[in-house]
Amino acid sequence: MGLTKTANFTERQNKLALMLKAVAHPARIAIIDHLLKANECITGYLVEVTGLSQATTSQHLRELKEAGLLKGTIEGTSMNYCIDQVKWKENAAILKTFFIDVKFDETCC
Amino acid sequence: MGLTKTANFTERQNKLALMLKAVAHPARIAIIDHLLKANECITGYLVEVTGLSQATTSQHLRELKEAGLLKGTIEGTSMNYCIDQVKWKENAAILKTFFIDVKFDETCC
DNA sequence: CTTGTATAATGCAATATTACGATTAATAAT
DNA sequence: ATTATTAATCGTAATATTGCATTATACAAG
Repeated sequence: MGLTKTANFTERQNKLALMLKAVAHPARIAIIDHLLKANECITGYLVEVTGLSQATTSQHLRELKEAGLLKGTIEGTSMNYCIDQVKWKENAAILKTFFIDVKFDETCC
Repeated sequence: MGLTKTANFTERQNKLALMLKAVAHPARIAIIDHLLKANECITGYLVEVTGLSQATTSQHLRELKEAGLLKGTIEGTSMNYCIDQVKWKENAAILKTFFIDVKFDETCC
């Protein structure tokens, strides 16, 4: 099997899971960390940041882009990546509701 | 080869990735959603919440517990789960720094 | 035209994840 | 004692992920 039963869950739950999954890898967090500091960066330098091969780094970038977290624009012969600020803020708002704006009014087990 | 190179990354990056990975599944989000509403819940009912088998649900609960997100206490013949409020708030603080307290001072690509 | 650089695409091997049925272990009820 | 209930674990199968080598493509610069 190994096949997540998305039909059992709400669209919100499935989408949130996909977004979190895209972030949930140390190499991809390292890429995001760097882009948050540097604002933008080309693939070649991000290969150095991850310490992984060009091919592997490229795949991580693709995953982040597919999840809508990054944008990339062609710059001469290079690809220039940066955070997609609009989508980032949308995701931040969702995470804020889910994770931070929680008040526990009872103690428990 | 299917083996994440944790040595390439900081402890913070690795830990954050592990925590996010634990949350990044719709069944586990559904479990957390329910526990945030209901405060506490036994395994049997969480099986209904996920719509998955008892065995699969039990594994998801174990993963959340190992990641420190849930606590479980034996209650008669049942297992009573709830959010680990202390760890939850720690994680929320980390996520707040990473995701929400970000200000983009420049536009980009 | 050739060489070097950057990215993309494909294929492979190792490992991880998802899910289930069957089993086990422990307690509760008859 | 036996049976039912509850939850965890084991074994298995299907699928996904991670990472690299290799190849392909495009565009500089020399």
